[in-house]
Amino acid sequence: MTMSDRRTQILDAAATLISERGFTSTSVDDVIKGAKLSGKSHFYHYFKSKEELGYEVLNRQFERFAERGLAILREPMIDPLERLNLFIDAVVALQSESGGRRGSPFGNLAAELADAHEGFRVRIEAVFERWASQIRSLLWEARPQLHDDVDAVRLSRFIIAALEGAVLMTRVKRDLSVLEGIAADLKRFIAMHVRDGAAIQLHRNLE
Amino acid sequence: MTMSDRRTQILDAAATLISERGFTSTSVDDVIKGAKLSGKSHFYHYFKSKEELGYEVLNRQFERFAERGLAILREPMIDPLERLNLFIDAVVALQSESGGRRGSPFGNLAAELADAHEGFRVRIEAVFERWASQIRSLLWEARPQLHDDVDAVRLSRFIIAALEGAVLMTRVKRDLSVLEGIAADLKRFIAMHVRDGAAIQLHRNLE
DNA sequence: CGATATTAGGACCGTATGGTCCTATGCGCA
DNA sequence: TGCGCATAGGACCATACGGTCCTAATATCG
Repeated sequence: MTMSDRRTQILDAAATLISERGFTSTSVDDVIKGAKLSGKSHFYHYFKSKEELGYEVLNRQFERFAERGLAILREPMIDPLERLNLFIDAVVALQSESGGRRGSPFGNLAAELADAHEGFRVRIEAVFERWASQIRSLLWEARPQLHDDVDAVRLSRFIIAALEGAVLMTRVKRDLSVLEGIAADLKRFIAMHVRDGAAIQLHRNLE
Repeated sequence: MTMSDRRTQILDAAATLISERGFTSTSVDDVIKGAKLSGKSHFYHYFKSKEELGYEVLNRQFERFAERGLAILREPMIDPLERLNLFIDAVVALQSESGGRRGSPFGNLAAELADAHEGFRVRIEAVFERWASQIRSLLWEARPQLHDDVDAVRLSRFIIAALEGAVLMTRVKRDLSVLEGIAADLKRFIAMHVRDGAAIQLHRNLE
């Protein structure tokens, strides 16, 4: 097994544990058990500290999210606003994969560490910014279909906040339909920004 | 100093620490220092465990929120939809008191403990439910001004999710204007549910 | 006064934490 | 053959954790 295979194995185990119990409550020993390593030194052979492990897990979670979620926002053959709806569906789908239990990996870490750990805060901020910028690009692309006064920065933040809040509530209530309902409402909110006459069939789909 | 004074003192210190660093990262010794107690036994004279302390802190945070935030939803002399807007303003104001750093005490605990600690999860769920039910009552009261197809359960959840998500993002970005922008958008979303012709002056205020 | 409860303070315990160090075994590659 | 690296595994460390126990001083109140 190569160096990077082992690292991947450790990162996967850590990602699962962290998304289940949080970063603070996940011990290095837990990760070692999860990744079936022989001992502490084996772990520290691959990562110089638990903190660095956390950073890399965050990066991997974002890359996974970028591939399986954000990528939809860039599909060139689909109408931009339709893509936005598909993206929201994808967030719901990703959440339902874990039975609605595990939350957004970013929201979790954000709530846990934003105030307590500046290193994580900065990295999570960067994640949200990259996410927001993808939505802003899409809104720019959809500009002809949108009202003139649509503020892409604000709208992109609203979409992210609504989704993160929805994921949080879904975890607390252990009920995926919470997320589904909020996702549907969010689509209606976005449709509200569509210029009269544009994308009428889209609008009708949501009613 | 009476028994309950001391308890209050401890609860206040614990509330501050927990909202700053989370429950897991707040040790009993930290609370003892914060409340200027003489030692561990002094603390355990008032609370049987750290867990119980956490539960009581959560209760107090909710009561405080109920007094300073939710109470607005029940003001009898103000138009219900106006009250909803005032409530949203109040959430922004409460957040800005801590310089936008400390998040919603419920959202924090929810993200940290919902998956890991069933006792907290249930209590946080109850908090959200009480919050949602207040909004539902208000929406019921505002029924004549709203479209017939407004789903009060769904809309109340959306409002809470948007606010919780907004508070989370605000903490991560350390920028209160994030919350302000989302709050404004949320008001527009609510206004979207208002029946044509009703509450026109309200609608115009938001533009 | 004496009795009772609160306050104070420290010693202590078992367990877990992140992290270091050391030794020994395999295994591929020059 | 021998060098170097991945694997394995354990001992160990300082610190911190939640929690218990014990004793002594101080108030309160009959």
